[in-house]
Amino acid sequence: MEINETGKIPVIVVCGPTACGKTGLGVELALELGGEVVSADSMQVYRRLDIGTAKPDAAERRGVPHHMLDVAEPTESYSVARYCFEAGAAVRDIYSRGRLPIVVGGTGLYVDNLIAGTDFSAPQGNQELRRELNEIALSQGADRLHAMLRELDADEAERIHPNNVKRVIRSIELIRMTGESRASINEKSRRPSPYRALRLAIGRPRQELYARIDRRVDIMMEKGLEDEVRRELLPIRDQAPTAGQAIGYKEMLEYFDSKATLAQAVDNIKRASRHYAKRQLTWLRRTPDLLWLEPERAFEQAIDLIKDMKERQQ
RNA sequence: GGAGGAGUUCCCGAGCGGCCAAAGGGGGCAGACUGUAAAUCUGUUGUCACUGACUUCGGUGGUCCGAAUCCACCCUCCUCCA
Repeated sequence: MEINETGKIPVIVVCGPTACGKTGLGVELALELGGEVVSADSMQVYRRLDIGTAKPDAAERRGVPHHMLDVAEPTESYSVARYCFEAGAAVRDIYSRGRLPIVVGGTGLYVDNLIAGTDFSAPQGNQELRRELNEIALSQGADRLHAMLRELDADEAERIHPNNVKRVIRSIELIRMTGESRASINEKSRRPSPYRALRLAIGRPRQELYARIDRRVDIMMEKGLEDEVRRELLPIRDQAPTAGQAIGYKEMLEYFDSKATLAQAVDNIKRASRHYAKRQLTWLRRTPDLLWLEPERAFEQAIDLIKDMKERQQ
């Protein structure tokens, strides 16, 4: 795709809830348009966690280069900030080689901030402070912690429910590190987007989606999820802050801890995946300029929309 | 056959004369979301003409001003004794 007069990098985004068929569509589009896939998945970044994250294997990738898979060890704690930095570089690299970047993934937070070009250069939070604040929440209660946030930034406190300890902590952290209000931090992180994105999503009836989720979890078990978790996650579980909370992995750990039978663990994975899909849909519903595709004709519709976009631009 | 125990709203489960459309949890549905996001959190969940009315706590009948709660009989399930 050619450089356009706006100077923005064209990007195709394929999103949608888990198990809706994003991966397949992304690869097909890449093959058709000379593109490369940039994954936008907060768990597929981890090496060796393949089955449970439904990471596309070589056969599924069909020779299309994939970026942002296997870029972190399961023991690392990944973040939106790091994702935007690395994925942004990947997108620019793909574009500079004359190919089309196709962002494919279900982590709405990652996709949105990548596309928006959010600047995450403000200082990071530190683990020490985080622990400290957590301790306060534990010993003195969530309300006490929330009151601390209110003293620092009343507007921000208004936005976050007192029970949402994780987000209260992050906010306090950020405000303390920068000495600024949250609103001002957010304002500064906003930049004009370097991308011109066409955002596509695959829509499916809820029942159908849930059935696909169930089937996919069964397939994961057949592929050896139990073994993968035992081998890759069990030995490092205490040092895997983010990877350990992935669906499929935390439920299997309960099974290894004898807190659930294998059958219960599988059911729990299915249920957690349904909940996740629901949250993804909530997220997508409020996304502006999102174009929903019908699953049976997704490829054709996508190609038409991309053609339109090119024409409109000329 | 005898002696106990239990049947509650989609599920589990509390309630044991009025404050009960009925705690709590799960599930469902809806929502929030810029540095852990596959995370975290919130709301809602009998029906309707919805600040009120109506139907509901295995079934039927009864006691009472008033019953998911008490009584009788019946049905189903569980445990123990035969």
